[in-house]
Amino acid sequence: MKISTRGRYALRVMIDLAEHNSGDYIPLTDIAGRQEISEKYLESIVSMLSKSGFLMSLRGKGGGYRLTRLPEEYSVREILEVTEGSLAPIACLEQPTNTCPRASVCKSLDMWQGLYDVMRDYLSGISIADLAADTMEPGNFII
Amino acid sequence: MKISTRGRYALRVMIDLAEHNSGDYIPLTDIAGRQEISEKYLESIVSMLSKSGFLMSLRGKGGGYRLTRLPEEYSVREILEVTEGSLAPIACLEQPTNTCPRASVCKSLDMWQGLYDVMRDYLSGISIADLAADTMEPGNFII
DNA sequence: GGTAATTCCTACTAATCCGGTAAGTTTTAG
DNA sequence: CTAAAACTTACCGGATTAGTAGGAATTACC
Repeated sequence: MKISTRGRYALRVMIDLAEHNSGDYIPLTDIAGRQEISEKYLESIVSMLSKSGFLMSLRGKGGGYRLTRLPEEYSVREILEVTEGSLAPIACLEQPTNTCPRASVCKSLDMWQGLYDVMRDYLSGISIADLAADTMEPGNFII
Repeated sequence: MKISTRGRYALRVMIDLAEHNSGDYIPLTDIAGRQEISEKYLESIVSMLSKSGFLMSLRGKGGGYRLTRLPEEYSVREILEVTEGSLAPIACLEQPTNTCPRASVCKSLDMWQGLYDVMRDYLSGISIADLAADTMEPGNFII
């Protein structure tokens, strides 16, 4: 029940790009250097963000990545959903992909749905701009 | 970011024992049969619950397992914490076990702490008795 | 005291995912 | 033409998951 490095690094990339949101393309070398993360590994993560339309990329010299929206228009939830896959705590909630044969007799399903809702509501309410601002106290985000 | 079968099966065992809470010891064969889960695999899960003091066990003929408290006195949170390990979404929150060197500069730490709090609060408010009752609608649990 | 039922303990295994690394191809600016 | 950058594919060691297998210890009952 842990968020992996993929999701955490993706947030760091998005925060980094929000802090260097000049309109220029930022090469991955710069991001990897600042964040002290392997550039090669970041490639695969940034690729997901790019394919999902969260980033624009430009190849070749002078190329790199930049945000496609304003930092306040990205929720933490959507970044994590793209990199981690669904945030559903159990696969049964990922309909219609997974249909559990026990669903009709399962006594825990509603509890899991409630947990899922609570998590998504919380993460939907926080933006990349909020994280980049870094003026937060614990609990500030609770809606 | 998924709850594994360990945690889910543990809840089913606890619900099953709550529904057969006569004071007798219930053999694992009965539970495994009703729940249609491999008895051998359940052994390792029930062992955790027993070692944590959530269940009493009796070996030998006529033996089995039974609850040590009333069903309403077990929160879903504590059952999951014992079987899944900490529910913290990132290891950095498991202090003092893990101390991240980036903690002082991390822009996401407070956000993760907030997610952790939201999850724990929600799961603390639901008991095994609630699950066994099974009279719930989605959202009933939200505190 | 023997037997059957039961928990308890240790070891093994196949499959999957995580966190990368390596090597090369394609595109672009200057 | 060259250098810098994104993109693509393949590989790999370690950890975890979801079990299986086999046996040892304990207890009730006849």
